[in-house]
Amino acid sequence: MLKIADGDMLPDEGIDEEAIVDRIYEAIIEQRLPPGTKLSEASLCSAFNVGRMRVRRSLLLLASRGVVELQNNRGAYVAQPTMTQALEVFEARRTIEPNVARLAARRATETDINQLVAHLEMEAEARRKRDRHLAIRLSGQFHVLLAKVAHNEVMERMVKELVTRTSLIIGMYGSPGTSNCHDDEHSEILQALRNMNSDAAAALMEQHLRHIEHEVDLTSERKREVDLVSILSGDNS
Amino acid sequence: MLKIADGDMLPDEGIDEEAIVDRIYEAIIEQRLPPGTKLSEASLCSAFNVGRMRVRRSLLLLASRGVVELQNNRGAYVAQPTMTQALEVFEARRTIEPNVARLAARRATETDINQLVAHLEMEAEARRKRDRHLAIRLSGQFHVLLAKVAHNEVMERMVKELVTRTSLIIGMYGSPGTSNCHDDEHSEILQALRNMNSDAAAALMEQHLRHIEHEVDLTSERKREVDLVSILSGDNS
DNA sequence: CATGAGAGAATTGTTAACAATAATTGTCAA
DNA sequence: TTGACAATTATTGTTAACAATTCTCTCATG
Repeated sequence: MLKIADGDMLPDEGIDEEAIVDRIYEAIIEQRLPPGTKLSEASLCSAFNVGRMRVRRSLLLLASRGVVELQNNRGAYVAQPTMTQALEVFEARRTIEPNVARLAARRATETDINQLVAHLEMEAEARRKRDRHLAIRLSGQFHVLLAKVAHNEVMERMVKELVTRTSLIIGMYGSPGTSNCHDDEHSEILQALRNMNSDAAAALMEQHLRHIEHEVDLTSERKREVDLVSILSGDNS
Repeated sequence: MLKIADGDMLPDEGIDEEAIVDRIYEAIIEQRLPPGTKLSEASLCSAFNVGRMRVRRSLLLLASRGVVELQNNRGAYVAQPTMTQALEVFEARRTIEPNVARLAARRATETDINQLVAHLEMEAEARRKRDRHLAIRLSGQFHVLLAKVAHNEVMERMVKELVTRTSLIIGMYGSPGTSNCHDDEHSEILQALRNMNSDAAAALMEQHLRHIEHEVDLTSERKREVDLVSILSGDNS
């Protein structure tokens, strides 16, 4: 239970807490850890083969980034963004990421472009293979990759946090089928980078973010009700 | 030594780590903790009357925000931003804060305006009284206050981090006399808020940030050399 | 006089035990 | 059967001791 890390089951000890944070980030982005999931210390200890201290530090870091909520004496839970928080996250993304795209367009080297092309191919591949988890994760990582190309680690960290929180928002308010991104829009942005057209890159990014935003219905909390229903109907053993 | 908290020397126990983080933030903004200062666990424990755990958690939080650097087995030091990091911080501020100002102009209520007016008066007062520490802190807090008025806690946290790191940058690369902000530019921004002129607010903020940026000389690291000299000349007991 | 080795002190990292709080189960009475 | 209450269990929060590493000071040596 609580299988966060896939693969290597063996000599995983000695893992540092940044790696733990990243693994949990990924699991959340892939929506394998839905909002509200309890992250008990014991589970995480055995999942990562580390002591309680590491787990505790990791949870604190996750909480400081709004991805996990620490409740006093009650433990850590995957955050459940409120409507207000969701609006704030989207607003922050619209503020930051268009400029990230602009800077990326100005600074992308040949190598960067190739890397982005390879990434988009992986995205397409994942979608072809119907690997939804992977597709969602790669889709989110595209945005982080852009920040990397923009050569600004400060903003890269911010984008990483915002992308992760967006996954939580989609998990709560999105309809079941929605993926994080339209892939074709990623291609368009990449095309703008190729053309070194920074204004276009920024505009396309803003448009792209608005599309993501319009796929979630923040006005109603029906998602949470649906959860209740599914629990009640699916749990009768 | 390491007098971070002023005032209340007595029953300060029970302080939670967010308060510790804020106190250190303030001390850094006021430039009472210059870049490179060692923050030993023992000092902080006695400074705040808390156990080692709290201090450790606080330092981790500060490190995750780029304000403190944790060196393995060697302890925590107030961060010394490199030239590259400084450029990134400024770039992030130019990305985020103009839009923060724009949103603030749209959303400021009468109460908000009054609060900002009061804040500017405190700034002027501090400058009149030649209270440099207070003046610097209030000057930085103006930017955070704007984010609060914009009603976006996500961006507020980002601005807080960026303002603090800017203080470090000024401490390292600024000439001794430079304060963080020109006060009159704050007034101009406030005037734009009053007029509900969001475009003007954004433009003024961008201009303001460029001015701050131009007051530090990132091309040379002379500041660090000065530090070295002062250390060598002042330490011969 | 400078340099390096080494012992001791100080500081940080980790573990484990203990205390405090919350969740769960079981019991009893209405 | 249901609801409240008590005892047990599980989980989190805290403290203290221990281990490991780094720092500092001394002293011998080139």
